[in-house]
Amino acid sequence: MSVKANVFNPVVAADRVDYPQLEHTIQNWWATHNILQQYLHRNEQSEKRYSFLDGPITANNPMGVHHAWGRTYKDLYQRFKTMQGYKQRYQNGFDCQGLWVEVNVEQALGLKTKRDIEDYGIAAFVEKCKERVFTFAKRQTEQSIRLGYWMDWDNSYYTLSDENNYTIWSFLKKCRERDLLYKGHDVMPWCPRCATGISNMEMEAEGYKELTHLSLYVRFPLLDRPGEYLLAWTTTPWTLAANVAAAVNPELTYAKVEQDGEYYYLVESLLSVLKALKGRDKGEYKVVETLKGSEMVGWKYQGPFDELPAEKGIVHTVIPWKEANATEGTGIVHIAPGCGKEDFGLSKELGLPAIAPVDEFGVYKEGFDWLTGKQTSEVGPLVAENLTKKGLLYRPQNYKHRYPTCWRCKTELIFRLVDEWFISMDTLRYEIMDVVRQINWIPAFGFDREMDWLRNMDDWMISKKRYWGLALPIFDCQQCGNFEVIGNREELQARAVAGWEEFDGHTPHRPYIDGIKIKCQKCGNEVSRIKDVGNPWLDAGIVPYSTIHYRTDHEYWKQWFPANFVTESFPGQFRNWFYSMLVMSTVLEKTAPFKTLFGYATLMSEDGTPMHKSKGNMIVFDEAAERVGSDTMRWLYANHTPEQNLNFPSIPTDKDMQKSAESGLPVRLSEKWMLTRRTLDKIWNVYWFFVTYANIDQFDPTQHQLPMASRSELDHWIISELQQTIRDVTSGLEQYDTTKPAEALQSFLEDLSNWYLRRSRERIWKSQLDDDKLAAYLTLYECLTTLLTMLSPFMPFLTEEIYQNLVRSVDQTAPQSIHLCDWPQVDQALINEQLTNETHLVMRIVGLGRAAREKAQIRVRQPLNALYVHVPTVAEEEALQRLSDQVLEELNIKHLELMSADSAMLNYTLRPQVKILGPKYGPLVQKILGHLKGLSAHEAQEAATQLNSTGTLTLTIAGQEVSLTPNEVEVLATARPGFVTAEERGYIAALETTITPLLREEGMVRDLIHFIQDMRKKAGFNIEDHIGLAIYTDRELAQILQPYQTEIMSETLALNLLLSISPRDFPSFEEVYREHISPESTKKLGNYTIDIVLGKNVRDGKHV
RNA sequence: GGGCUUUUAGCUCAGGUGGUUAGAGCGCAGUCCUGAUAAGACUGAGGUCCCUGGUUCGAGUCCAGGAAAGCCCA
Repeated sequence: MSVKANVFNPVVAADRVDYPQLEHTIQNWWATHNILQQYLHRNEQSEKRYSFLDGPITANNPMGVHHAWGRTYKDLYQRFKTMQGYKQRYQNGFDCQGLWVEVNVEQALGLKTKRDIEDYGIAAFVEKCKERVFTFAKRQTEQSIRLGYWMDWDNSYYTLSDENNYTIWSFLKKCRERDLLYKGHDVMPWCPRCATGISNMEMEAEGYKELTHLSLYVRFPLLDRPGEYLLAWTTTPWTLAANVAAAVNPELTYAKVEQDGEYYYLVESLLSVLKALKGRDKGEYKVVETLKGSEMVGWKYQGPFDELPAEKGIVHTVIPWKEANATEGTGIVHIAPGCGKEDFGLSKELGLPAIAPVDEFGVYKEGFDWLTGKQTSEVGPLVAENLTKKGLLYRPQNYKHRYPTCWRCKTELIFRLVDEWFISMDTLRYEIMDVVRQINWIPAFGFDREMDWLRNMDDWMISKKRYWGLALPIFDCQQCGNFEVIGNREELQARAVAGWEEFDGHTPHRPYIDGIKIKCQKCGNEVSRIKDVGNPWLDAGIVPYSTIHYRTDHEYWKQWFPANFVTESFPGQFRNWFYSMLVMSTVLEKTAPFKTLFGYATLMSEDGTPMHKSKGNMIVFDEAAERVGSDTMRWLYANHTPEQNLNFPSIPTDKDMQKSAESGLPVRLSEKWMLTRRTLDKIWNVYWFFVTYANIDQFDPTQHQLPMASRSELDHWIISELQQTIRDVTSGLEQYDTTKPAEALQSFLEDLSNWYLRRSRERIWKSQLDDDKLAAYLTLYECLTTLLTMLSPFMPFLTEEIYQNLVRSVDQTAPQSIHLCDWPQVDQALINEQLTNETHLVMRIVGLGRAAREKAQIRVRQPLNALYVHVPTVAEEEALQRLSDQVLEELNIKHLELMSADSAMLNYTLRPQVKILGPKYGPLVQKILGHLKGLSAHEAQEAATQLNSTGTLTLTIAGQEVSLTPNEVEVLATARPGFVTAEERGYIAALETTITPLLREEGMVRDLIHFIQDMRKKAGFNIEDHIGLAIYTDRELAQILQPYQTEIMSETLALNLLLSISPRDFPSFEEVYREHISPESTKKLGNYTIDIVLGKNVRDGKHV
């Protein structure tokens, strides 16, 4: 045999593939060949545009595996659209500004308070924030590239950019013009550590914690009723110093209760609290009177801290409040308008004074005597002590409840009266709702969630009393109360009367912008910018405008706006990114900023619990990529139902990695990962198979062509399946679904490897490269390469690796990378549904045949004479006859016989078609069903025969004559007992189980061949190696084997065969491997004893 | 308290417009096949489709009420 170069590079077996390693190799190859740049520009001249808008990733930490989930979708759809020829922008975004960055920088610098920051210097601090953002943007870019995420990385947008900030300015100016912007006094959730308000949007679920606080039952002495008290309850003792009123529900019934000679008022339905609180110091109680809450309204009482200067002149009254409930506490609610949201609302309604007791750090201000200078968080017990001294404490009680904490630093929030800036939602919310209706929400319930949020959204607080963020362009005149909004840099310059020189040359950030003063248009006073920075969701919300030059190149903007597609994890984003984009786009253009929104759920750890850095179950992206591989991870994501949480399987441990390094084998993955990895392995196996045999045959796909007409039915079938797969994958992806396409691809792969390849083995195994073998190679090649093309957006690395070997190595005119290929087009003409059905019929009958063999306990290697088959329709009989070869080969049976309708092997039963009978007979249908069910086996057989022969079955049901047609009642064949059969809904396979001596011999020969094949492998021969073979046995078996010598030799690639009954006969080859088979060994050949010897064959003095 | 989601096999999940034998994968048990070997095929066991009522000839599917879990908001 002459030694020719291989057509393809030889391929290692699937279990030797180190995917992460392979991914690195591909990555480098892409880099050296500039593939990404070619990809980004390949559709530059295209008329078709696809506008993807990336939700900016917070550039504050390295990426986790949860980011990889979203980025897989982002990459996949953009790749899909690229292959379809759409021009795109491929712009990635980084979210840069905001408190989260500040918090991390503070930690890094060891700063604890805002005062520390100011001492450190705002300019230096802001610089550090910028540095941090750029550091992590770089890191995240590297990580994304490792995922195979292809973006125009040099063109990423940063929300800290001047353009982004100034576009927000123009938005705010428009808000001002529409009178949507106002300075509000409101009670806000407030973080005393960060010294800033927390907007509603930021009160994340994670922010709520199960906490235990000291709650107090306090008695308020009634002024005109000596010895009588209101019994009020609070979970925030620190707010008692700001009490101005007590609220009762006017609708509810309250009770006056006598206890230890004193009288308490509380809601009747909560008298149980007295019982629960009855301790050593409290006696029995009894109700002396009941009254409506409304009757108590207007009563005056002595406040708990009337001695404090801040409380001076406050008249404490009982007020009505419908929301006062009787589910916990006492039904009497302590009201401190400076410390609670509802309280503040009531105070506005009823004209009550509001006392704001604490400063921005949660420390009591002047006027609170001994409390002044103390933290709200530390005063609980002190207040209790003080009240006890004054005789006002009824009882303390520890109370567990969900309490909000700061979403960044976890400090418990307080509620505090502040000045902040708001965008009014009064009318805007309805405009936004109209915009929401224009959007395609996937999943559909996203629409409901967004609408719900919009209905309930309070005015949007956009200011933050911090340092690193958008400089709100609001100039609030302290003299006349007028405020103005500056819409851009030029306007600022024009209006500036001071500070421009210091600012010029800097980005629009603090502190340089703080020095600018403008002249108030109303009163001429010099006005400074408010010190606040903007809510960071403004930064992200503007990107549908700022990233495509809304202000500077309106034509360009129009070409790319609105985005076709955005996607993010939806928990949270309905009130964050989605919301802020909707608000801003509604104000700016009254239109939707994107057409389709695709949301996915949350990534959890393997056991379904949330991943947290602190819990130690967080999986960093890089480790997952290096241990299981990016392609595998991506395939996991693509297969998962997006609206459901994804439990990310645990990755191999350090120990696993070490073991793998020691053994030199790829690391073993867990069961759960293997579920995903198996698909990649299977692709590899098919690839391996093709390359191995194509090399043996020197098959070069570019050198051959064969029209479909000259190919086999099997070829037609798999090509038809391929076309259907293209159709299904394409339409699935077009609807932003990855799961159905992934399933379709997988199922095609199953068909290809489990049936097509299996059935084609014989064709490829033949020695000569005839048309049939060519057809098999060409068909397999076409299927494999098309499958790879479709898989390339899912698993960009693996598909590239295979493409390079399979396509590029033989065709230098093909696109340089699989990612520069076109998306495959469906060829309708090649779809043959009939063939699909027929092939499935063959598979089904083969399955039944195997089942029958199993029942008979006859393994497939033992040939049998006949299989009797029954199928329900004539068309299927015809098809089966045509395709019988496939069935017989698979089952190792010599003849296939169809069982006719009157076969002695068959029985019949009736199967009513309810879907047809129901509409026709209505209520009678249940009676007909009952009747048919009630028939005995014999009666059923009779009825079936009648229906078969006459075409109708006439019954009398409830005195009514009913004629049923074969359409309405299907006659189903079943197997008669006594044959070895398997059946399934009218399909029956029966086995002739007689094993003649000849069949037994044939079975033994097949066993023998199988043993020799096994030995070849053990001896280390290559698939195409020829061997020498010697068999030593007794006379009887030798005689049996005699006629099969040629078959044995050709099946085992033996160049010669020594069949001998004498161990003294020596073979002409050099012995390599030997096995002894006897009734005692694990391998058995009947009762015979046999020695098999394999050797390297020597001919003409050289090894062949 | 309100909104959204989920509840189907041991586990993870499929089950257009209602149709009488509810599926898949994994796991389990057993068998087969194999030069794809961490693969593949077959068979089997395993279900009160969360509960209750209703609509209907017929409900896993539609309606109402309820329960549990998750998320969001008060």
